[in-house]
Amino acid sequence: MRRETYNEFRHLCRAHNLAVTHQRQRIFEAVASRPGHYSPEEIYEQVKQDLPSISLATVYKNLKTFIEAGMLREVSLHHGAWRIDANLHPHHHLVCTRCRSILDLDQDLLAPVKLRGKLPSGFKLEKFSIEIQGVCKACVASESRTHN
Amino acid sequence: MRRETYNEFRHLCRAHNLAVTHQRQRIFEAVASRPGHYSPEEIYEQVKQDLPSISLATVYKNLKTFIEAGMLREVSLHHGAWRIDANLHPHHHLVCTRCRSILDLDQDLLAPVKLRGKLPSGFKLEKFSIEIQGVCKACVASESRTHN
DNA sequence: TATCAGATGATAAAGATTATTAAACGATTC
DNA sequence: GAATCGTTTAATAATCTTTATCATCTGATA
Repeated sequence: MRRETYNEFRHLCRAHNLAVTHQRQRIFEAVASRPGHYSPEEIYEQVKQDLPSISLATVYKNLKTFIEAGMLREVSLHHGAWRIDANLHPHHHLVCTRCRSILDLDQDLLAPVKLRGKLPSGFKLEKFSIEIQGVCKACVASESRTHN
Repeated sequence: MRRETYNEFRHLCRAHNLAVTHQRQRIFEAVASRPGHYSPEEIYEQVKQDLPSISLATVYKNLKTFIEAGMLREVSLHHGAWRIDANLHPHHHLVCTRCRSILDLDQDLLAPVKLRGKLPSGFKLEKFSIEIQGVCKACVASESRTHN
């Protein structure tokens, strides 16, 4: 890990009350120092080259910890629940970032997406899918209840 | 199942060379006749009320069959692969509908989303997430190779 | 109604994620 | 630098989701 990255990591941990451990350093580095989006298994394999005794569970736990802290993010909110859509008409989805519930929303509610530049060559565009992320009514209510 | 829905279902099956079975009728009905987005488990529980001997594997298999045929869709392309995003700068994702690979794309490539109406009351908007769906270069190549 | 390809149900297997717990470690204090 | 305390880790089991296998059954067609 580069010196600056290392210090940055230490500060991030301090800011979120996380102990700075070798394992966490390597896990964070394995994700943040490379482009692309990796799975826990891939990250585990990468880190294991430096720390052969690390456990896959440690990778999972710390990825979750980092995500909670906002140091990393999930690519998509929909991992973990395969859900079926019977609505074949064009529509958008309203997704709760807390409970991950999904509501349909008519397509007309949003203006069409406009492309400003060129997509990578060779990519055959099929459609734009817009997801409206936020906190649903129920979660807003339960959170305000908790905090008062 | 309403008569028209039943006939519609038969025609859909014919069009895709699928045998019309009791199980398929009930599975399709369980998804298509209700609003909302269900998991295979939920659909299984629903269908079991009518067909107590149905197997969960049958539900899975037929949901996949229906999706392949285009009779149903997946809410999201990201189920089954938890992926980590270390890019905290605003960006979009380019997603291949075949191999499900993901590429980052700078935010500036798309004009900001414009809301035309009102969101459901109580929903606290956090952000719009745009996904650009299509076929990546590699998959375009492999498909044209297959079809020639 | 007899035939047969395809569909189903039961079950095992595989894969992904989470929970548990004793031992080890990092941070703080002295 | 050693002692202490709370957190983190590794190992493993448990859980949950999805897929594979295969013998049996059923829908479609003749």
